Parts: sequence; structure tokens; C-alpha cells
Amino acid sequence: MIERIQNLLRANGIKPSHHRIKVYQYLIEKRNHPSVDMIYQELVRNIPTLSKTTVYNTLNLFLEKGIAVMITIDENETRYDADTSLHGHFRCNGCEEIYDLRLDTSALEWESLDEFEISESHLYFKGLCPRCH
Amino acid sequence: MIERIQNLLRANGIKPSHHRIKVYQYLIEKRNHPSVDMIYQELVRNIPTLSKTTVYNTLNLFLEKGIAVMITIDENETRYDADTSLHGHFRCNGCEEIYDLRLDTSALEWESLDEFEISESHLYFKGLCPRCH
DNA sequence: CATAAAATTAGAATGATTACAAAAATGAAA
DNA sequence: TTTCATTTTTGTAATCATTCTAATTTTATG
Repeated sequence: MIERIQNLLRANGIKPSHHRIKVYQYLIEKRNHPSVDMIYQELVRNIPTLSKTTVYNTLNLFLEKGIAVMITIDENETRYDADTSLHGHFRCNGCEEIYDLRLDTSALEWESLDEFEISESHLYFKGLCPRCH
Repeated sequence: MIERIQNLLRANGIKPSHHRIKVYQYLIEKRNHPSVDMIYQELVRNIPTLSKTTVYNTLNLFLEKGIAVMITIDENETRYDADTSLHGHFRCNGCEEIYDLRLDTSALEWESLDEFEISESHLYFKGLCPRCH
């Protein structure tokens, strides 16, 4: 597992330090679209010297190298996702859970965007999830 | 014009004060998806006593009453739009312009969302616009 | 005019994020 | 192993958008 992460990081031009591996592992194991603080609070339990700045630095590096994406579904905290494939999100206003929305990518090939060069696509909804509805 | 705005505000349960009318007028005339600061800088030229807090209060009231929506396409500043119809946005990484994307709303009726009650939909892209491309 | 309610203001507080410079860890060469 | 340069990490301070709060001004009403 760790080794697979190391290879993935290296393949994307990221030196696989212990902290970086742990942050990436958190993202792919929890799949919970965490904020910086959520990652920090979890990891600091095992890495007492961890600095929140390191989590910021690491995530910004992941974004830059394209192995994670930023989600702006929460107005005051950035969320992160290691699933960089084209998909949407749903944030429940009741339980605050963020769901992944697998979607027919053909629906996202818009007509009038011919001349536009798209580098990022963001799609999300808010409302109530089945459990809270 | 002013009168039409007054009626619209009143119809949505908002007392049409001078400041509120001006903020709303800015939104519908400029159609530029402004930040709070952009609105403030423009209006303060004619209303020297204007406070930025008032712009914040006013926009939050508009959101609450449903006559404007928040756009999170800019990572560090919230943008606003008085067009509350379902449409997307495109932010050019070159000129920073935010374009409206009229889109086939049928494409946004996703399959697996049956049990979810949607109250907000957000769709945006980033990249290069035709001029900057 | 008087008075209560609502709107506006200014400044302080909050909180997420970034900047920065020092300290620690890493890795290669001798 | 030791040295030395490079990279990573750290802690603190700075930044900046937004909200809070309490005072002031404006508005509407009797």
C-alpha cells in the first residue's frame, strides 16, 4: 500500500516523504473530501510534531502536480479530493456529508464551449440527502 | 428602472432602501459576477459614507431571499450573480473574465439523484477563453 | 414631534490561508 | 562516517475576506 503510494508520488514528480505519503493515504482511504484541518487532526495523533503548514504545503503540491483537486463546496474551508476524474459532488445541508456523484460524462460535453480550452470542471449540488430528507 | 427594482425587492420581502437598490442595480446592469469589493469600490464613489459591511449585509440578504446566488469560482473572494436561473460559468485563467454558460438544462437532470432534494446547483469551468487561447 | 424599529456604520474579532525564516531531515560525494 | 548542499518541515507572524457588535443614523408611524 505504502509502496504503491510512493510510486504514484514519484511518478508525478513528488518526492515521497513520510508526511506526503500519510496525507495522500488519508485522502484515498477516507475518501471523505476533507478540509486541511480534518487531515491535520487525524495525522497529528501519530505525528505529534506535524505542522498544519505542512498539510497546506503538501496539498498545494498535490494540486500543482495534478494528483488531487480542490472542491469549493464548503464556503469557508477548502476541501480536497484525490479522485481527479470528472465527477460531481453533493453536500447535504442536514448531515453535512459530501457525496460523490458519478455522472455520465457525455452530459458534460457542452455545445457552446468549442473555442474555450477547459482545464478544470466543477459540478456540485446542495440540498438534503436521502437520509435527511 | 429604479422603480422596477423597488418592486422586485418588495416582492421578495426586502425593504428597498437606497443602498439595496444600488447594489441590486449594479448586479443586473454590470452582469460581471462581482466580488463585494468590486461593488463597494464602484458605489462608494457616489455614496461616500458607504460601508463595506453594508454591501456584505445586503448581498447576504439577497441570497437569503433568493434574488441572487453565490459563485465560488474564485478561490479567495465570493462572487455574486443576480441571475438565479440554472446556468454555468467559465473563468478564464488568462484575462480572469467570468463568462455565463447558457446550457441545456436537461443535461443537468441527473439519473442517480432521485432521492436527493436539490436546492442549489453549481457548475463552472476554468481554462482559457477564445481570446486568450 | 416623539418614538420605536430597521438600516447603516466603524472598528474589532475571527478564521482560513500564506509568507517567511529557522531548524531538521535527506542524500550524495569524499 | 563526515561533510555539505538541497529539500522538507516547522512555528510564528502576516494577510485578507468575512462576520460580529455596539453605536449611530435613518425611516416609518402615531
